Amino acid sequence: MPDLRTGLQHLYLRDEDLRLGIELLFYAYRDFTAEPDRMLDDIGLGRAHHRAIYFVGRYPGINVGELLAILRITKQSLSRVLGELVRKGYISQRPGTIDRRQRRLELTEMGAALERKLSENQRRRIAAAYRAAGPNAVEGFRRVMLGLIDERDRGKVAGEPVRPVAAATARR
Amino acid sequence: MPDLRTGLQHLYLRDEDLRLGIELLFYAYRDFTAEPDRMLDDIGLGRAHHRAIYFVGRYPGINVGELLAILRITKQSLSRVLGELVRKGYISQRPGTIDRRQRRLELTEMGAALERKLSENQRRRIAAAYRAAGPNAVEGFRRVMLGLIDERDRGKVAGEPVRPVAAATARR
DNA sequence: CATATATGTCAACATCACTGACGTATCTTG
DNA sequence: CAAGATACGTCAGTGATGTTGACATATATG
Repeated sequence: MPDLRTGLQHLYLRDEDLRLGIELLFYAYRDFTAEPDRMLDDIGLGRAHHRAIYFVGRYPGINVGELLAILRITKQSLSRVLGELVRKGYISQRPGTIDRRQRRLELTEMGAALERKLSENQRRRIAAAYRAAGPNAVEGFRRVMLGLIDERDRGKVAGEPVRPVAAATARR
Repeated sequence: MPDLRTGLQHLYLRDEDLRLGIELLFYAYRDFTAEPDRMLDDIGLGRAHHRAIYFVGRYPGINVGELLAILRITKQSLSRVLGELVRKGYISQRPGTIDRRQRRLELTEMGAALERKLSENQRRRIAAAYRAAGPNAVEGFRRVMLGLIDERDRGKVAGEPVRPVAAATARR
């Protein structure tokens, strides 16, 4: 426990640390998304499409509700985005086998190609940052980032499947 | 397909690492902005206003061009946001003393209060993540995040002033 | 059968960004 | 000083992404 009396300097530095954290998140996210955004713009898509494509690629067979829970947007917003992606041939769908109300989503070949192209850019950026920072720093990065995420979603990032049942079902 | 088991596995893990990085950034940014967004919504402002208020608070006396360079949006977009903030009394402006074409921006008392309220939330989240991860992890977090940022802006985050002259002038 | 759930759709709207064109005040330089 | 560059503003139009609210349909479940 920090001694509150000790002081101003300690407190000041701490505030600086937090401010730095805020700015790191702003600048990193700004630069992390800038290049994919530009590529997407060239083919008439936006960041929202990227996110949908990414998570459909990540969880093949994911349904709309699960995707909504990840993206935290309204179904109306997602519906527009998914509709465009299906219409343009990036995403295919078929009814769930167990629950036929569900739309199970998958990337088409074209969708997978786009996903690779977009995330390759981001992977490269991350790889460069990881290499420059070293393995120790990477572990720290992970720990802090996980702590920033709402508790209920930490499992998702840490490798837990979106839908327990699907873990066994999904081809990989 | 696994010819060289070790090689493939290594490659697989590495890809996993990068994928994790992508997702950490998505989820962390999503959750980092959600609560301030809600507060802003209550007073009819949005995330863009938050960013402007934040950086005006960070660099009192900053001018429009410098703010544009940080935010990387068009002057038309920023103009709208700044105009609203000035009209609503969160930001004050006065011509630069050296170059009178410039608008030097500062937070009003009201603006500073709002800034504190919004960033307090984010500071708390960061503080919690830092505490949970430990000082070593924090250093790693910083190193990786810095590496994600475009090289030309790393200095800004690392404490370099936006405008060398202002460093001496700015109160604080 | 009744109800809940998964998803979709229509409509209206706000925010935040963009491009392009043009205007004005002020600084800088030949 | 005249001419051009710079800092900033504004008008107009557009698009992407999000929202709320209301209602529809198919399917699952008790």
